Amino acid sequence: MARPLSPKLSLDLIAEEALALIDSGQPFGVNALARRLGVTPSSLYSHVSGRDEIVELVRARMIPDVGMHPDPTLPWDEALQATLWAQRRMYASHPHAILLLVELTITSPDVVAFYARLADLLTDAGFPESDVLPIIEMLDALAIGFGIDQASPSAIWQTSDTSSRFGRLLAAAEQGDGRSDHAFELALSLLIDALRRRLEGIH
Amino acid sequence: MARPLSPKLSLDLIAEEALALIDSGQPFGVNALARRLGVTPSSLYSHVSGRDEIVELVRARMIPDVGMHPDPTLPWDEALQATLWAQRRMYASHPHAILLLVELTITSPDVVAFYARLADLLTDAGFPESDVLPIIEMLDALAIGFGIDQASPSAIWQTSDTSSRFGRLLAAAEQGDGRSDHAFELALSLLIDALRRRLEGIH
DNA sequence: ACCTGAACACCGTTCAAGT
DNA sequence: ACCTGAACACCGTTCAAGT
Repeated sequence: MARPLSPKLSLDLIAEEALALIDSGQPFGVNALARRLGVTPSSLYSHVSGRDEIVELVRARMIPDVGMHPDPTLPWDEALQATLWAQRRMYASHPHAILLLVELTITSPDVVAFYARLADLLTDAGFPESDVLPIIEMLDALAIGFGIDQASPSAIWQTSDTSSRFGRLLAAAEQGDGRSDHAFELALSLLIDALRRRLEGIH
Repeated sequence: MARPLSPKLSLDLIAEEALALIDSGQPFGVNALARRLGVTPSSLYSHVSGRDEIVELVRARMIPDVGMHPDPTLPWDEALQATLWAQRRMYASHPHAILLLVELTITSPDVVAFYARLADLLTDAGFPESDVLPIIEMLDALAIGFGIDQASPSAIWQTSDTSSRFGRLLAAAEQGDGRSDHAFELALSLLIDALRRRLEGIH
């Protein structure tokens, strides 16, 4: 029972099951993945160079979700807003993926293509070349920061202190997705507003 | 040679050496830390409940750095800017710490106190109560996002494509700290500007 | 080409034993 | 109270062997 007549594994299968494992909330690992695939851990190394490549496969599989790519027919600010919300929905669907993705350099062409479209959007909107990359990095930082916020245990801050202003704020605050969504909405409207003003200042 | 006359370990020593290990760039772990301390891994469990508590000790040790706490004598926008830059400098000094910190709930009273001061700053500035926590979360997301940006390998995006606009932007971009600092500066000025405008709109 | 099974050098944690 | 050393159930990866 060494080599089967038809392969038991494929890159697609590996990526799919890896994402399923991640979404299940159990810790991601080569061994756990192999177990799910009904295969020995070492079998995976016939298809993949190791753990990192599996994570890259997962990243590539997450991106093509609906609505990620900016719509070029929309005004830049609306297109930007829609894209960032789509990105947020993506991270929301796979909250446990983000910490895995964040420590690897992005190599998937699909993902690079996404950022390239974002760059085109900003350039076409009229932002100077020197602004484009910093803005993208800023948006990326925000998306990652909020993505992690969503992945974190529901309470970021844990305190029994209800006497201070902050303690009372925490006690009165929304919990879970609502809290995080609210903050994201505020951040997005503030930033796009600021970008709009910056663009007006230029022209 | 079981129990020594004077203890070989202490919480302070553990935290100090843990941070040193993290800053060295080597992967953080209980075993590696014990090796550095000249001690058996199991010895650590006489002082600490496990890996997570060690990470919390590190967090508490990182915060009291100079300039972190907002200065109440300054105008709110200047105090906010100074605090966020201080926070950024902190993450810059310990780039490898952030991914460890990010997955644990904050329990250290010192750290909670820092966020409490931030809440006071915003309330005193005149922001409505319902704004304060979302704004703090937004700032936190930004700090974390940029912190991770700094911890990442110098190139976030890796592409050989120099024909597209994005490819050329990447090729022409600053490298390393300068790139990240530039984006952070832009983000901060945009956000504080937007906050200032929001405050004016309220009063 | 593709899988298995044994092996390797690691993890984090527990626990009896020693002083 | 505080450390050691052995043990446990895990990691990710390599490699010879099998078809």
